[in-house]
Amino acid sequence: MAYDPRPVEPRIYKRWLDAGAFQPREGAGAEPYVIVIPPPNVTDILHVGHALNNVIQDVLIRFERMRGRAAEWLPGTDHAGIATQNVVEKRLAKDGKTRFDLGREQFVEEVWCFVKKTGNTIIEQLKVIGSSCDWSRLRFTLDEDYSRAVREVFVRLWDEGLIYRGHRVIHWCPHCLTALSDEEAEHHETQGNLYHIKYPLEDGSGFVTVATTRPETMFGDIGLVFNPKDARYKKLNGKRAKIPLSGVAIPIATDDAVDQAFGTGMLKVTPAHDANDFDIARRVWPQSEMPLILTEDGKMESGNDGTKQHSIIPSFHHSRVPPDLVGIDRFEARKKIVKQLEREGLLVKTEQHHHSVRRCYRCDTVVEPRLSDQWFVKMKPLAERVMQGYAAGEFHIVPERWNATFENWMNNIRDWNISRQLWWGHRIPVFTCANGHVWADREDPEQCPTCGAGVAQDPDVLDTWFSSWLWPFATFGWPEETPDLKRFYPGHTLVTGPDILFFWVARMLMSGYHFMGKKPFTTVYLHGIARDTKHRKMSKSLGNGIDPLVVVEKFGADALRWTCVANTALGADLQLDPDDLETTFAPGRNFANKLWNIAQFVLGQLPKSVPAVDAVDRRALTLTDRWILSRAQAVIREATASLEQFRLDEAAKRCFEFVWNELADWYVEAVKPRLEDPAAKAVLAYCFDLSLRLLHPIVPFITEELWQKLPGRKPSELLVTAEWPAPRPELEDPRADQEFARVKTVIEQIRSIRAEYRVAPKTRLRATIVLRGNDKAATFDGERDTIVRLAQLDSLALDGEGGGVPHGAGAHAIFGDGSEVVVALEGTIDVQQECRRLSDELGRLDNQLKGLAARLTNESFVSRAPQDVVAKEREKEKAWRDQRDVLAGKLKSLGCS
RNA sequence: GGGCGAAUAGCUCAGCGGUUCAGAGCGCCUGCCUUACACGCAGGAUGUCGGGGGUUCGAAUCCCUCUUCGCCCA
Repeated sequence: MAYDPRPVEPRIYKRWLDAGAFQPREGAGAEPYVIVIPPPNVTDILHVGHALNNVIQDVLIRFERMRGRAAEWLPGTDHAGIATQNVVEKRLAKDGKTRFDLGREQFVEEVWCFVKKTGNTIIEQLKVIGSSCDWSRLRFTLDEDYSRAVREVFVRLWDEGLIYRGHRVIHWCPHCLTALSDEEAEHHETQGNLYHIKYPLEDGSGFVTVATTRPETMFGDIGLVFNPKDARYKKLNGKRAKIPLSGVAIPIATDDAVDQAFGTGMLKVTPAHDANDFDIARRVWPQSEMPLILTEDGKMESGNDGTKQHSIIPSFHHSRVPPDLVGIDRFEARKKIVKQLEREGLLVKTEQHHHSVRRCYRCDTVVEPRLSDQWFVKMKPLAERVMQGYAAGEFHIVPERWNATFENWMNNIRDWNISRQLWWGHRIPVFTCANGHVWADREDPEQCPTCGAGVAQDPDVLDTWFSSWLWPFATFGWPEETPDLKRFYPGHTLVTGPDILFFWVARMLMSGYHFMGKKPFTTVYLHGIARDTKHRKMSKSLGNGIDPLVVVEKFGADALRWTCVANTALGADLQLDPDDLETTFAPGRNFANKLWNIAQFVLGQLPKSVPAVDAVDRRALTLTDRWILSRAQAVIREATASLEQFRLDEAAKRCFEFVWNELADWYVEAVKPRLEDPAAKAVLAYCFDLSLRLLHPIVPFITEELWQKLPGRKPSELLVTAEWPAPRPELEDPRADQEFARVKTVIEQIRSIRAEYRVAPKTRLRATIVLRGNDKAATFDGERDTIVRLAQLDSLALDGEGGGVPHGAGAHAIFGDGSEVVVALEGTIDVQQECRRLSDELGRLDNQLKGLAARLTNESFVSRAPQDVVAKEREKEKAWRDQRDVLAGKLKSLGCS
């Protein structure tokens, strides 16, 4: 019967919840270990990226919980201003309504309604994959307490002069109708066109050609500039040119920033729709107006100069956009304009041009640079404090290769546009009165504190990241000095993808240092990104995602977790095939099944009570027992070390190897005839218990299920809170490791010979071991039964027994230092084949010896390589030579030539 | 244009100065329903470790360079 995770997993999860196992241990002895979850959006549904992120966190938190720490994994969700508002607007659109039909108040109520109904979807899904979050401390960024923290932070920054009103070109999403920060406007490489356009000179003396990728912005041009060093245009300086199609005359001037090599070297300056041009305009024509020629939703129309947001009536004094283009979408307009230019003979040429276009990270719309007034945070002082802590090693990033990216961003920090022209979010607590007083307020004021006049609040809301950057302390009650805050700040490990290193991680560091005076966490663990077989990021829009819940249904949460952990080396991307779930997730399922079956066997053998392994008389232990106990110590050491270094894949693979290749393939097979031996039972129980403990963080469900069935379990005991195994140095046994390795080799060699000579599986053979080198008869004598059984022998003779080296036909295998196993194969053996086999082996040895000899006769190797390396090579040479001699003798005695 | 990273078995990836270290999983080949497991057992095959140059007694492993790909930032 194969293991079926479906009935097991929900039952086990409920048991953990009922036991309160995910809440941090109380008591003075328990040192806290804190992870705060990267809060998913309230609109999110679980995808593989979330699964990967949360499984890693869960492995770490379960590991530290078992190590006795007061493990606090704080969960929660993020209100996700743009995303959530978009979702609700889409729902309204189905009824043919817009948010403006409802009005702000009613719309926000509608969003709340939606969030209350569906906002915890992802939280419930996190439970399905086994996340052991402290659900009693679930937070939401729009919670009342949390909102107070956001407001407190805003007011403090305001008071410190770190928030200011900026009049500049920002990234504007014409679909979401809001400003975006630099980080939210993502670069996308695009194949576009570079249009070379003739601007007629006003004096009729000719034309000047300008190259642009965005011809539709030309109506917003306020001038043309060229580099003062550019001889080609010298005589044009001070002249005026006319904007094609509109005929508006604009000046020509020079500016150092112009790249002579780009396009024609003559640059059109559109200050309201290009950040670069804005800077040039301020230098060259500081008094000039900066006309906007696009509406907020990206249509051609002259508006104001950007100082007023959300203007209902454009207040611009004259229209720069020709009437036939007014109201047309910017990309349509581009096509139309190009056609018109062509018709008028003003289009010189169109070149293909590869460049980077910014798109909205929420809706993928091409972002429009747009002059407007927004609230900004001065980032430099915040970043500097972080970099002090960074230089002092107070926190670090793993893997280290992200350091350079992090440093680069922090050292070239740009101010943060925190206003969003949305309705869903934390309303900006800036107030103005009729007399022009402006202030930030912790409370909603009735009247102006300065003059008593009526007040109005800024209509905009804050960037969602302006609330999530407070996550490591606002979730614990800041600005109140709560017991939680004292206990759980600073936290320890922050686990997330590199895609939000700037959005979130860097800013949490800033807020942590600034408001708490301390780093928010010690380690930033940046894991990879889930990609498909074409290396594309998995996403809903590409339709290449894998639904983790489908995986759970088909393979089990443990299998999903196994794939997430075992397939992603530190910081490496996780590549999954959405078209072949079997290949992707079967290994985890198969491993769970293996565990299950080992348990069927082990549990079937063990009585109700099994002695502890340290209560067993050491003299009662066989070589195999001592070997597996020693291997067990190794796996404890290695798996623990790997987890401590965040090498989760190594830990997983090492445990896999122990369970499958050491415990199941060898120990369980070897111990079968000894199942009545109490020592064997003790060893078996110890090793299996230990395997379940070590694997629990990675595959928690099946390990808990099986652990419950182990003898001696009290009903209240849970693996989730059980102790992490500690190595027992007294069980380390290097000699047993070596000797059992010898026994294994004998068995493997005999099996190999059987396969080569196609001996039927049922046929039992006789074999003899001839001892040479360092091998001791006792090694094999003690495990004679094991060898006989696992190699399907009839009998095994040791050196000297039955008259020494056997005569007659047989197959031979020679070991490292010359010992030999001979398998009697009268009637089956083909001398020719045996000769071939042995001389192949001899050839291989000779080659290796040749290499060794070359090294050892190399004067510079002997003199310059470390002595122990040289000594080791010498020993090796001796052993191989012995082996070679035996082989050669064997070939001779067989009459091979 | 600047920075980072990746190129290793048919596929997905480990390994990142010492030679039984050329590995794992999947796939493939050959036997097996050996009373825990065919989601399994046993035995196999497979790679000039992207190209070129250099450092070193010794290089998948360090340095340079080229090619291809990916990401981040201008």
